Amino acid sequence: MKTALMIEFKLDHKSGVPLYRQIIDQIRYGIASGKWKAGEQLPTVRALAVELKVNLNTVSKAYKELEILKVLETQQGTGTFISDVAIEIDEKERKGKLEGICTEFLNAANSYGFNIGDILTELQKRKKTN
Amino acid sequence: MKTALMIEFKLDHKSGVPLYRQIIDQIRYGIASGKWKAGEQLPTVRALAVELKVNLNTVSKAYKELEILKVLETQQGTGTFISDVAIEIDEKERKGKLEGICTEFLNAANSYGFNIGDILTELQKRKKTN
DNA sequence: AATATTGTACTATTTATCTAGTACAATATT
DNA sequence: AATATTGTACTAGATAAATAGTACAATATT
Repeated sequence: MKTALMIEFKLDHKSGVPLYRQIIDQIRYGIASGKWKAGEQLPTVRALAVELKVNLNTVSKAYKELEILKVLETQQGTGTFISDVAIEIDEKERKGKLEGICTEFLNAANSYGFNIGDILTELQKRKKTN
Repeated sequence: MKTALMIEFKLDHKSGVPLYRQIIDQIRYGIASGKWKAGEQLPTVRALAVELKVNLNTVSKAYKELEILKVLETQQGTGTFISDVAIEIDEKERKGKLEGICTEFLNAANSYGFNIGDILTELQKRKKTN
């Protein structure tokens, strides 16, 4: 059995962002940034729950949502692992997700009176400064 | 007294999006699209509540949030009106809002493993097809 | 001044969300 | 086979959000 990854993030109980969502986002970011590799085992729900001082179901909820997203794979009695397809997500699904969040974003921006030109200008500014 | 605007939208009770927020978004969109002009009066909270079959406080809540955003102006006993500054929002505030929603969006996209280049590619595709 | 019309305030109820507690089921280890 | 370890299921409690009910206050109209 491979050793579980060390979790390096912390939870902000005052942010208003649900704890399980903070866990999800930070795992996703860890994968996206290349810090975590396919096949590596995550801490058990109990271990991470203790480390983060939350209920094991809170961790379990995060893991389950990530499993639905094909980011993690779980096996009862064995553990939870970074999915093989987590890094190179199926291109269709990835494209669909990108389209989805863009649509949602554009609708929100539209309700504030911003059009796609405004958005592009702002984002291109950021690309330069990154 | 000017006649109140006719409200042409409908609410979706099944969408999960709060009713007061649907009202807010559709008013914003009506202004952004130029359909509604500065100084025009909106329906009274009671009239719109009846039309949309919701409580008057639900409409009031939407109007109040839009007043905080300087989109609407209300006067007790008189009515609620499209603000003079609703159309040409103060450029600083507009810029700040744009930056804010872009930041929020990029953070969310980042947690899904998308970088700013992915986003720009997708959005530029949309600009062409619009 | 009286009345009607407008938005406001306060409370209550319903609904959804989030987290936790506890018992269970599946797999691995001994 | 027995035990430990892992994830799961179900329930409960607490909190927040959303909507509604009702009474009030300010302005306009007559």
